[in-house]
Amino acid sequence: MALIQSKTVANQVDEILLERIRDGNYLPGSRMPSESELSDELGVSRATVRTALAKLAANGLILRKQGDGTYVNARVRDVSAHFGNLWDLVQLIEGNGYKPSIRFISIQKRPATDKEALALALEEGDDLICIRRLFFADHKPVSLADNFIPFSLLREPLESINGQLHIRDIFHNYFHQDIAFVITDIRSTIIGEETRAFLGGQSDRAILNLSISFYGKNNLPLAFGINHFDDSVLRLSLVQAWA
Amino acid sequence: MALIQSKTVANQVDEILLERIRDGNYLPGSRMPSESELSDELGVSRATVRTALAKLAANGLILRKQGDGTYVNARVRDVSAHFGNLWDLVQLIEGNGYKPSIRFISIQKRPATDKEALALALEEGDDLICIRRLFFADHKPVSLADNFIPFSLLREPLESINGQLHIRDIFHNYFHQDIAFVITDIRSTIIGEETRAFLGGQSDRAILNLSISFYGKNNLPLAFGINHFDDSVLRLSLVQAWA
DNA sequence: AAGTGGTCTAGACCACGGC
DNA sequence: CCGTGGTCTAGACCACTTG
Repeated sequence: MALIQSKTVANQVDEILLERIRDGNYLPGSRMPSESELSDELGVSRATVRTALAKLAANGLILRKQGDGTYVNARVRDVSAHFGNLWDLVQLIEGNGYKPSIRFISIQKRPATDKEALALALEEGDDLICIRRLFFADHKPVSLADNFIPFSLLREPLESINGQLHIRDIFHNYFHQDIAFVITDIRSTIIGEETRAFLGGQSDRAILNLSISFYGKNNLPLAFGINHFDDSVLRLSLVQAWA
Repeated sequence: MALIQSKTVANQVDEILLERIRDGNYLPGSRMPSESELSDELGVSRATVRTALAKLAANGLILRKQGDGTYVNARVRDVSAHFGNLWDLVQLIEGNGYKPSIRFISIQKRPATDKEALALALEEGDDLICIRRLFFADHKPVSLADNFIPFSLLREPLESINGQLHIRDIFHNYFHQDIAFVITDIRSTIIGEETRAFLGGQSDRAILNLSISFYGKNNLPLAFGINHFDDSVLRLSLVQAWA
């Protein structure tokens, strides 16, 4: 098969199908080729085709009907996020149809408060790296993101950190750690004065508050993040297949 | 193997493993038996074991390490929801450690407004069924849930509807339809007077607002729901494995 | 009846981690 | 090195929908 070497075969199949959907080779609402046909055409086993299709179905991009066929979901155009990229603000902003950009506000080292020490399994007073960034959608500020990481985990010079990167890549590049899972708390709050200084707008309005704990494979907390999220500009919209 | 007949083999394996984790047969943080061992013990193929394990891993209940083993995630105790049951308020309330109950407020038939007609692909003025329910956590009101369903889809007497059921079951039992996928919008709002009459509390506080569109296999909208959600009582907390 | 997706099996090879 | 999970294959049977 004509697949460039990269990732797994199933992921490559997934990308091919995604491309065909985006390019309109498979039109919204229409029936896609059957699993056997795809299996033959791409020269992979039916099981591999199925794992790729399963991923698309889980994200709501296709609908599968036993005894009938697989259909492209026509309704997913106006959805900004899928379960799984809830924390990828750049993708979220793009999904809403805006041009994303990031302003690096500050990075500093300071001792952890007792609350922070507890959340990150540190001793009170251990050093913390605090990264503050502001996300823009078409030059309009939409999210203030703070991330707190134990200083002891840092493996590269503090100054070398590139504030434009995704947290995943920041961790990979400068901390030599990979994130295994996250726990996200979604809350609704009245915007605070500090946040309003960055996001602007009325003083008594409600904003979304995403508190995210990042954990490594060893089950230890790697970082803690808070996203103050202006949902008057950005829609947090999720698709998911029904269990 | 000693499996009662129900669902698929993979789901049965999934339930067995879940039970062993909950019962403490597999302790938090400890290593579980390998895939081959489980495969031998339960008398199913390794592939089947893997699909069950994949589900647990996706929900963050276990951590898988290539070349090492599978570990029970010790940190998932205090998580109230998983991706996939975000709309199951009863489960959410239980996950927060409260006893859930539902008060049926009202059910009525009325013509759809233009906005509602658009969302549900109806003609303006077509009849709508409006179901209003109030969810309690230990007798404390935590969520006001409105659901709007086209009257034309109803297949059973309006009066026979059991307001204690999950939306999934209401659809299955009284509308003879199954939900294929949902699109959820998460918003933050100041509590309205009407909602506050049910949920109580201060007048200027922020609450979560989950707008949910339900779609069928045919890609047509089946229903629209709005959950006004008091996040001062109930934590909306999600685990997910990192992609 | 034919074709679809849904499930399951048995076996293979690989990449990785710990010993 | 060995055992682990990660990936893939080929083939089978089933449940379902459609003509």
